[in-house]
Amino acid sequence: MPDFSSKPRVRFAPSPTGYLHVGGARTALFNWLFARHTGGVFILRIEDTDFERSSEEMVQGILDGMRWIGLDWDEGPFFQSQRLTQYQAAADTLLKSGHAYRCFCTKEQLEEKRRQAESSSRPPMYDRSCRSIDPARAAERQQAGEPCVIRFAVPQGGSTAFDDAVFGRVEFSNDELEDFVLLRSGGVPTYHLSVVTDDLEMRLTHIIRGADHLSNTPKQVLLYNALGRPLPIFAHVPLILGPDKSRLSKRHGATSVTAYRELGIVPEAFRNFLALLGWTPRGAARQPGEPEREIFDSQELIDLFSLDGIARSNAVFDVDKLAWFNLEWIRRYTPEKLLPFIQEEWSKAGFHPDGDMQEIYAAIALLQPRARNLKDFAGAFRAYFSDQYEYDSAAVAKYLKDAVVRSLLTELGRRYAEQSAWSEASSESLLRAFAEEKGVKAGVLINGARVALTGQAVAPSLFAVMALLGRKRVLARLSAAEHIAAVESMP
RNA sequence: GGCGUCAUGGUGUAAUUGGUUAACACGCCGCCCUCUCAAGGCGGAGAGUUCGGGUUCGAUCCCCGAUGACGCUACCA
Repeated sequence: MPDFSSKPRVRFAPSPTGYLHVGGARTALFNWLFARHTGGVFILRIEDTDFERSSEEMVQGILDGMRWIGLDWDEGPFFQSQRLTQYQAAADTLLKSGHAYRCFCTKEQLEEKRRQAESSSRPPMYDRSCRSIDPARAAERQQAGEPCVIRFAVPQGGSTAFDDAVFGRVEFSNDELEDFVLLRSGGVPTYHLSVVTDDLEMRLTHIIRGADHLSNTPKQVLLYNALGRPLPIFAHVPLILGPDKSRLSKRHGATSVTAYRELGIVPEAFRNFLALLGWTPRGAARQPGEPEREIFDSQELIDLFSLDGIARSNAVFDVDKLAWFNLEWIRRYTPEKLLPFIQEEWSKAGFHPDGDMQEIYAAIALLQPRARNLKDFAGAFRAYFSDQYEYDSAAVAKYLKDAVVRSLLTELGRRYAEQSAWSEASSESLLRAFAEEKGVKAGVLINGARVALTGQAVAPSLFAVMALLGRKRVLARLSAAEHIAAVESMP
């Protein structure tokens, strides 16, 4: 056992071969929640030993993604590419202790061996031929410049087991494990070597990572044993799947967290959704029929998080549920907190509001309860922030098709102009009286006015909208009402 | 192919860990509210817990087998 008298230490160790994807974001989140819950340390480590596929741009993308969902780290980021000598040293001690050996087989030879093994329906494992080379002789060959890799000498027979905090006891027969490569011929470590050396050196107490590593863990356990070091606690988190239950990938659409940011999702919603994917708060005993709580802010998640609430089966990423979390969170934000996100959408859409801050906040507050997505503010909600808006053709077709209604609206505008009072109540009573006078249903004028004022068939209560827009705008937009169909029909 | 893991409505999860009409949320449908649409309220459809055996008075829960999905099986991580 590692030294548990000190604080728990966990890490997120992405490899910068792509953007931060939702699966990675969730393991990062779980590690972070665990660290914050236990008062431990959250370390960020970049596993960039695959030089061909790693890039600085991806590193930045990952950091941005983490910041977006509100994850901060206490140590790092450390880069494995800058720690090569440590891994070489580790390989060296393994070599010296007889737990590893030099292998001179070329890639071509290995491929050939694999081919032969497969054709004779033997498992395609390395045949360990270099294991029998005398170590002194092998060292001489390497000295002489012959390229070689360092392989781990997996014990023959027996089995390797560990206790996973999520999956329970997991046991693998050693004969299933091949003598895996620790150090490549270029002196660059392989995943197993670098993770174990780093996890050891960074004094990690818990390894919380994707379940895709479950089958790799025995190899790492073997390394801990060979190094004579205690095992950390492993906790493997089930994977996130696409709607067709295959592993989430590009063809399922958005898979990086930045993609969801661009889709108009608010970070709290994404974090909340992710946290509940494969994890449920424990201990909160619920009576049958009693609703389950699902909306949690960051602090609540931290308070509730524990490893034993993690599920064992893979979860499907449900975009509809995410959309629901999004609308729930958008209405929970204060207008002040929401504004920067909205501004981001506005600038992406090249839209410029023309009201002052006071008016903008008032409009946001009015619109929040009906927003499902940040994009709404730069789309359907434009009329609340500027005179630069368009009429939705379906809305016009539905409520302003009748020229009589359109001219009535313009006439209504004149009535409003004659009236000095300007409030929700007075606007409503004037409209209703006007409708009665003209012998039309108030609803017809209300619906028509809504389209004239907002361009949309869907909006908050009409009179609240009027109060928000202000007398001047309402009069202008109503007076333009009689021309709307003409405007609409223009190309 | 070998090895491993998992399996509750369409989706995410519950079920005091062998005893409930199998619960909640999202989604879907209907009604109410109403100036529209959301939200909200009310109600509904949807699983008998992958299948087959066993243990037991009794299995979602324990055991065995099958199936399926996923993962690992690289000088990727």
